[in-house]
Amino acid sequence: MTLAYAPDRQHATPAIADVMTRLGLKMNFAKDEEIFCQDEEADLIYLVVSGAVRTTRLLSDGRRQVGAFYYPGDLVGLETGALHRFSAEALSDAVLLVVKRSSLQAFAGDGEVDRAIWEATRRELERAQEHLLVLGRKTACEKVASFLMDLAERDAQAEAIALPMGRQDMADYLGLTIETVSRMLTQLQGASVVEFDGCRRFRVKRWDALERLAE
Amino acid sequence: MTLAYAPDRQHATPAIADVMTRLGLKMNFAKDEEIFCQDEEADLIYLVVSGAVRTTRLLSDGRRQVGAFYYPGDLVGLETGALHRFSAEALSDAVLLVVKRSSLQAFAGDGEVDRAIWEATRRELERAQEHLLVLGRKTACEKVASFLMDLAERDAQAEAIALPMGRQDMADYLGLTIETVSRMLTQLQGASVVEFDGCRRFRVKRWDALERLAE
DNA sequence: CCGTCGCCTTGACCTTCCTCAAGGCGGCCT
DNA sequence: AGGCCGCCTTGAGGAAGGTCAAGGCGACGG
Repeated sequence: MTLAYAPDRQHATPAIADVMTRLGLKMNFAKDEEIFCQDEEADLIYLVVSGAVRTTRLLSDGRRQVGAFYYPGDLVGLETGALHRFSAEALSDAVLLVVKRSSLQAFAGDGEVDRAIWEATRRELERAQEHLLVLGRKTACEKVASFLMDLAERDAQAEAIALPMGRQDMADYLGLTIETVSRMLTQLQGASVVEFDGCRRFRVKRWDALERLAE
Repeated sequence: MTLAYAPDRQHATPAIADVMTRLGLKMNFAKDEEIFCQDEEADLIYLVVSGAVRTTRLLSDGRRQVGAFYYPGDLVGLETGALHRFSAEALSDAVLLVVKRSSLQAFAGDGEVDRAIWEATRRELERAQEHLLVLGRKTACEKVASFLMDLAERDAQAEAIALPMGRQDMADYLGLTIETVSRMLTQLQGASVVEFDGCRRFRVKRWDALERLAE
């Protein structure tokens, strides 16, 4: 997977990527391995190099909310004050660069690093707010459609788009059950809006229809 | 209403409040008057002096999501890059102090103002993430209970707590309908968890039960 | 003091989504 | 290659919450 710079996304700016490459410790995580934990002290920042990451939050009875998914080039671990409010786990085997916040602070004089972190946090907030609208006011079908749209826009020119997460992760991201997600995917396929090739890979057949369904 | 400083809330730090008082323009808004608009350029920051504010986002067919409520001492207008992603309206007649972002930037050398804005944005993110969990994974009853809890914690020592918003605003904040909100309030009252004195004022009767219901 | 208007509550019914259960499909290991 | 296991899909039935409709209550103005 390439690490192309897409300024309108969560991507770290080159400044951060550069500093993290120099200062960062490269770490490997296995599928479903925990990267950091809810209520743990939050003094590390992570840059996804390969693989993908999800952040999750648990209710006492086991209900789970996925906060976001992160892909190569994304910064993880910003979503926080002193303590992490979410856990983070690897969606698949993943490589991350890890840096202490304080090390990055040492570059504070270099305003560019500061500004880059600020920008990333701001985008994180915007993403969360978009997510609020989806969770609060969209139907199951619209939720799934807008999820597929987001993924498809992420690499728009790609022929086939990979789903790096399983149905349970999608469901917990969208506030649905896996059965409902599955049914909606079947429905979207039946309407020839998307086409699946196996359960982890799809193509958008009718972009306009998908856009309309996503509201 | 007082403007007491509560550091664990959205409150502007004294530094910001001070600067805004010196530089800010005092503006009055009538109930339901628009403060800023979705997709409008976002170059102003607002400090609530009195009254209350809601931020909202509309879907094309009129469905509405309320992003957050803001009270005296809160900063509004941070939730954004170049353009506002939410509109903001006065919940009731309100007084706000308004400052240009660029004017605040002029105080950037004064790191304290910077840091205060950063802190406020960080808290805004945390609040949005808490909201995600509520919208995605809680039942109607839990949503309403946690909403009342939040309000009650905001002025914990108060005998009776005022609801500054109507049922429609609560519903659009929680991803419910007004009817469901109303039924859940009736239910919580029936269980002697809270007690309403009119529809805009309540007291918590059994704090532990409320906490448990809010999950 | 009475009437009107807006907001809130309540009830009956219906839709959407969840729950529970069974079966299919594909990947992986032996 | 065969079998096992995890994940996904599909179906039937049920529950939570939405919709539609009627009525109550309080604020405000005449």
